[in-house]
Amino acid sequence: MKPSVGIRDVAQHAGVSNATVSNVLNRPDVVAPATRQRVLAAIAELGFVRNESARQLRAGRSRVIAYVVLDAANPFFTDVARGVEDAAREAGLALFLCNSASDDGREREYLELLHEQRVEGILITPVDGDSARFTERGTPLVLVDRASTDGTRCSVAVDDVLGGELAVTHLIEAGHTRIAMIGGPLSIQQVRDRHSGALRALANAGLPADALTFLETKGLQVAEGRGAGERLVGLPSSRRPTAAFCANDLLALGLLQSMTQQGLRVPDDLAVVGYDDIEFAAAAAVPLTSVRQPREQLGRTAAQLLLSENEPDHEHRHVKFQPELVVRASSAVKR
Amino acid sequence: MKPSVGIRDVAQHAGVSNATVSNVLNRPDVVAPATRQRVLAAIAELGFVRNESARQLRAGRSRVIAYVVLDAANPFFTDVARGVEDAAREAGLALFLCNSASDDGREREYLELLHEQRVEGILITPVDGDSARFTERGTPLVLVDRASTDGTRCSVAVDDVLGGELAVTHLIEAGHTRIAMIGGPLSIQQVRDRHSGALRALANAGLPADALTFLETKGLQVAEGRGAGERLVGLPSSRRPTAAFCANDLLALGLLQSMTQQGLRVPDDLAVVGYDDIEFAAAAAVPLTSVRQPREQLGRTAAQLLLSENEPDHEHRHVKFQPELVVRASSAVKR
DNA sequence: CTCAGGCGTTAAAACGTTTCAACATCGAGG
DNA sequence: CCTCGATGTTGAAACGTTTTAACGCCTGAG
Repeated sequence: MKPSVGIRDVAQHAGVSNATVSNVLNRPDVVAPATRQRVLAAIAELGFVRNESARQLRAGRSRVIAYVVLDAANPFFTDVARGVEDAAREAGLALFLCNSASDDGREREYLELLHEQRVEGILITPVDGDSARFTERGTPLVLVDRASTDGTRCSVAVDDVLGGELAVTHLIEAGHTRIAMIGGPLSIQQVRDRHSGALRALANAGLPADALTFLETKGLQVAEGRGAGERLVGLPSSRRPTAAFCANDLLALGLLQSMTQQGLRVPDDLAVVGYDDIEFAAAAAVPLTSVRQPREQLGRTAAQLLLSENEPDHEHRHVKFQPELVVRASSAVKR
Repeated sequence: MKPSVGIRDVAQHAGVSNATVSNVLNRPDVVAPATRQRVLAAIAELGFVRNESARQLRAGRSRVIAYVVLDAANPFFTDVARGVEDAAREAGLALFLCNSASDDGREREYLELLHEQRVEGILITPVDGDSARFTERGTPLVLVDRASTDGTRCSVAVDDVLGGELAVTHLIEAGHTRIAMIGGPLSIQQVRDRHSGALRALANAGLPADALTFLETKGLQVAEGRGAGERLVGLPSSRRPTAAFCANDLLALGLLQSMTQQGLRVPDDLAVVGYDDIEFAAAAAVPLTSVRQPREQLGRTAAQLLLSENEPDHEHRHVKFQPELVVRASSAVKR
């Protein structure tokens, strides 16, 4: 490891003061072209790399925002992240992605670290609904895909209750009267909201609440969907639902696999509706009906809100988008 | 924004020196229990958050490694990242994910920033084959999914030439003699290697090199696969390939969609083989034959190599894994 | 010839930690 | 009673930047 060449070494090597080197780095226009060249040459020659810690310590600014996602392997979040990144780089900021993997502890650790790093701002899709745990620590923080209950911070969300309602109303209209909802854990706000929406759909249609069987899963990954599929098929056929609403597309894809594997047909034996409308939903074995969310826009808006946090007259806003049902083969009407 | 409470404020509030506060933070065992409690109380009361910049500046250590991925939306890379993160947290380090999105400029910016941040180490799947551009800058760096040509750094890779060979040999054995390879841009090393492998397979089988039609794409996303599908179908049927080997699964899924949409059947009208064997490959409209890579292990190994970089007697290693063909319906033998 | 003002450069003071040698305090062993 | 070691605590010096006010120099106007 090199003996760490600093700004003073560069200065000495170029025969100027360290302040001049700093100026070359930060306000190149203020220093005379000849001097600038000399300094740049010295920088190149010594292989100087500016120490961001020192810079940040003195300047007080960081050039980074972070997005803590619930599951980096879920394309939904990477799409949101794309929106975030686009907005961030327009503002000259870099984006660091952190994966909480739906784990409480990891989330806490990342938040702690990010606060300590004094990043310019934090975006987070929290594991837990209880957003009160993010005590104010001086770093702007915006909730993504989750409405802030109290008014203490900005949030960007999609109406998940409506989304659940759209999905289940669609299934009811297709003639289903025994419907499963698959998702979990219930500690995740989105799952609860989509469930509420499903119940509301039943109520609207005058169906009893027990027309909906809730199958709770431990997570929202494909494997959990497969597991749920087995549980579903294990039910006595008199009680077995004829349609399933999954809390996200990963579950739905897993469910689909499980059905095929057990020799059942979708949508004939079981209609399936997913949530998020990730790109892979349309490419699935049976193209998946799904509830689409404005993913990139969600991220972009969240980032913009975050960036507006340190405007003098900022007041917290809560943006809520509308979801949209995309009907495909997996829920085609029986005939 | 708070007037930024520092370690000295805490010290004063607890009636101790700042050195003691620092000790409470870093070596809690060395300070008397009573004092420790008092300091912790002060920390809680004032809402003190340690300034990582200052800490890092003084201590010289960071607690973070970063992984610069080629495409965060590609499940292959998030799976690799999972392996990386597992290994990193075992070593007490956090992982920041950066997305170069196959863009030269972004990649350079992130690398620059990470060097300046003095992260503990950098993992990268580079956009460009020419790894010489990563001039040594004092931060350990290992290449992921890309062999290092010179011996100047560690790398972890999978034998892409072999992978291409496996895929195309499989197609040849299934009776295909006009095969397309879809992928690009050719600036990406993996694409070139998989192509070489494909050519080798032809040679092994005694087929002429023009049995392989190379369709270059601008990227490796699903949309590019759809585009390639249209180009493929646009070919005069006498020359149209009966099988396609895609440089990754995203392309293959796009191709699949495009075929269905144009009323062609897979594998009857076109057999398809993908690469990576991402989770969605098995759930596709036609379950996808694919070349599987040890994704998590790739990441885990890369992280371990990175961590070993600052051992005194470190010498650079190049680990190469073997890919494996997974046959599914998309390439079923014609009968 | 003098002087105001612009321009380029600089010395020195922060920024908030960690670390190290030195310093009290105290109980035990001689 | 003195010494010694152990135990806790502390003052002050880094770490490598950015920033500010001041400085010297030069030019052109008076």
